[in-house]
Amino acid sequence: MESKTAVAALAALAHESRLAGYRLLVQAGPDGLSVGDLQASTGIPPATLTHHLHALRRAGLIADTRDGRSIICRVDYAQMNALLAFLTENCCGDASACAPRTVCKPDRPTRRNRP
Amino acid sequence: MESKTAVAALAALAHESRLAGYRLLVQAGPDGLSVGDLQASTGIPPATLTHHLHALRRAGLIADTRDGRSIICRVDYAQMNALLAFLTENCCGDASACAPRTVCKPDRPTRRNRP
DNA sequence: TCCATAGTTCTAGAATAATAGAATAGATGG
DNA sequence: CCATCTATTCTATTATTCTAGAACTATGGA
Repeated sequence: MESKTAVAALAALAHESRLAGYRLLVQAGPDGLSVGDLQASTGIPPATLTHHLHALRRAGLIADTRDGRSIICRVDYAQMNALLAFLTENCCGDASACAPRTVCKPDRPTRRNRP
Repeated sequence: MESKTAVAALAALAHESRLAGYRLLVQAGPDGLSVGDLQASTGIPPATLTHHLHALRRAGLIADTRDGRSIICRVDYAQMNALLAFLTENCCGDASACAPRTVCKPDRPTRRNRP
């Protein structure tokens, strides 16, 4: 991962609302959540939520697909792992002693929720 | 870890200069680096570097101790691990399947560099 | 076609963060 | 105790991000 990508990802996460939304998506797993679900969970006004989701998208942390009237957001787990790996890269001068390479390898989305 | 602590830590890392400095410290391990070392590596003017280091300190990501005229900065590995754990907490709805609890357990600082 | 639902874009004022020069403080050696 | 080295604080300017109302677009059902 490039430094600029990591900065963008960290900046995207460095906000109470966005971090909360991202964590909900991480916990939701590969099926993701709709924008409406996120709005219901967080109580953020639609325009503000869109603004925040856009920041997460630009950073490559989440991706979304339309499902009828809803838009389903999902975490990009590869990007999540890459970010964690970047932070801990060569930790203590010896990569093998510290951080693992992969944190999460989620299953495919269920058929119901696949794009 | 509390959400506000995580946001503060992420915000502190969400900057090219600070991220670079933090990663240098992560790789330096428990012995840390002096402010002067960091300045030499990054080329950032002193006042600006202090400003950035202060952000990392406030966020609890690094701590420092004076050693003669120098100030030695070290990563707080517990905080680093807590942040990574917070991001991946209950990942995919099942903590045990995904993220590990601890990433790095560094040795104590060498005697030479201990406070 | 008409309506309700789900999200986005536009906009602009308010708040926060970044940058770095100059002055300052703290430690050590001569 | 003075010069020097190391780093911080003060300050002001510039730049970026946040917030959310209002208007708009897209989808699907009646």
